[in-house]
Amino acid sequence: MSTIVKAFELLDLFTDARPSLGLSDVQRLTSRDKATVHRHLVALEKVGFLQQNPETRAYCLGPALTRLAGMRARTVPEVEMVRAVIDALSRSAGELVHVSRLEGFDLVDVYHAAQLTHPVRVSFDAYGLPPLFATASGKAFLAFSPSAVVDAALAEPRTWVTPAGGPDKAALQSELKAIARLGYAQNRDTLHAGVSSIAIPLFDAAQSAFATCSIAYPTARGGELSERRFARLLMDAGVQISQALGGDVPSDVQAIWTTSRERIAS
Amino acid sequence: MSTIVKAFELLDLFTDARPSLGLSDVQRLTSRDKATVHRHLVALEKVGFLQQNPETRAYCLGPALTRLAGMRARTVPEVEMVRAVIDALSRSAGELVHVSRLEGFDLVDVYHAAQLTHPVRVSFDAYGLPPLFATASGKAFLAFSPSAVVDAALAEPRTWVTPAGGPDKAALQSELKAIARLGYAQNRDTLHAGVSSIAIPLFDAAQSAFATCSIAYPTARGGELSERRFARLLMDAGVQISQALGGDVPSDVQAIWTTSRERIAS
DNA sequence: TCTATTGGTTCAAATAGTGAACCGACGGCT
DNA sequence: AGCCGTCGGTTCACTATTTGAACCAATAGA
Repeated sequence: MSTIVKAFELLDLFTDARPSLGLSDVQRLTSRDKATVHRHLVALEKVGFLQQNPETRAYCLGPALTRLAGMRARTVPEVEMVRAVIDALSRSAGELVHVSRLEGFDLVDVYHAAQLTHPVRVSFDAYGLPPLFATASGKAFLAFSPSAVVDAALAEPRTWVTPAGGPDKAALQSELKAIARLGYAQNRDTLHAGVSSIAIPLFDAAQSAFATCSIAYPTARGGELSERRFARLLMDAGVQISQALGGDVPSDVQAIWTTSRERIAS
Repeated sequence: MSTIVKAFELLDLFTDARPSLGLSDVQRLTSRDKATVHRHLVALEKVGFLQQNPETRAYCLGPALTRLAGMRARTVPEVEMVRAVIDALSRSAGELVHVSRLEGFDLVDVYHAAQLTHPVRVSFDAYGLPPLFATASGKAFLAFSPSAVVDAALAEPRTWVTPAGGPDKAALQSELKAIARLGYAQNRDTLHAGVSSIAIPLFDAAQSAFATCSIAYPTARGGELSERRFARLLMDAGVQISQALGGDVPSDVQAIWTTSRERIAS
């Protein structure tokens, strides 16, 4: 194993639970030799990835991380940030995966990845944006937003007619509650006949929902099993994507996702 | 030199000017062997410090940086404490704001926040730390430190040549006196042409200066009015930040800041 | 005082890093 | 076609860096 990877593993030891670690702590956690650990720590401190408290001699994450993350936020386009994980997600699911972010009251495409494995695929039309309450992504977003946002979205003068007619406020409210409990939203033939999708919200640094990730698939290829799998894949990736975009998933949502995944797995 | 340092030096090549680099680019910039560079890049990608675009095969800064920086912001107590107030300060000023603390005779970055509101921004280079007498922060620190500290700092064998030449002890002494009267320090194109900054000292529990807070901005965007505003913003935040770091501003300094703010307001 | 921690250092032995040469692919030019 | 330069990436013998048992000095508790 390269020493780079070994050194990086040390950084991963610094978590919310234990933000600062002494030499012996790290030695125990890695079960590597103390001398090795020490040199790694010193090197990491030298490059600013760690910083040592001169009094306690304990190490914690260093300023270079803040600096480089800022550089990344400025220079790496959003698309690049999500591309890798979305591509992987699309490969696992074998279906179309989108990431969209909220602009005004629209969810606009940031990146999407499709697989060619199936002859029948859901194709993506970037135009004619439907209102938030008509898509799985929109509902996933609304379900994890403050009620003021939901009210504002419903007050939007956009007209849209789904096969089931316009939005029914009461029904929508209860659906959003259900989504918030479940951790993900689902649409089945709601917007276009034959097309279904499952979506989760993504969260920014302020832990507010600001974007969504969804898997779209032909309803015919859905079925209980596939849909549970898609939901699990999305909730697996949710934290990763949010973090790649510089955000953070609130712990209560993480808890919902964890229990939801377990329920699916069983 | 340890391979850890070598590898992490690669990360520093990714700047605003060139956010993504190919293997050959990195090879040229480092003048290391291509095989070495390649293995380093692959290792860094493996741990998420870089990510590679599968089409162009170019590398850019990776998601692990964002993740770890978030962890640092949450868990490193010092950072957590100043983060909120610095973010607000950066938003009000619309410029880069740093908090640095003294380590030995260097001011090292604790936290910094930049705004994206201006296309031209002062970007921050954490390495190649200049000596105390060359920066606004350093002068703010020295001006509020006992003369013994000033003498020790000047006795440091560090050489540094500003556009104006090396330090002139007599001139520096009188400048520090002026800063102590004014409450804040200012640099205009001293260290880098086109870059100015304004700084105040921060005080620890013993009411000694131990850190600094500064606003850096393109000189072109300075001007009498902006600079007065920046100084006022800093002096407004000075007590708050010192207290957030567990310190306390001496009452005489508080008095200086109060009168200085009033003079600016009028 | 004795013992068990802590962070940190030393040096021979072993492992991991190095780099010149090489590969296939791509793109521009004649 | 054919040639040339450059691209990203790989190979493998050589060697320098990393490794870890043993060792310090300092601190804390029994």
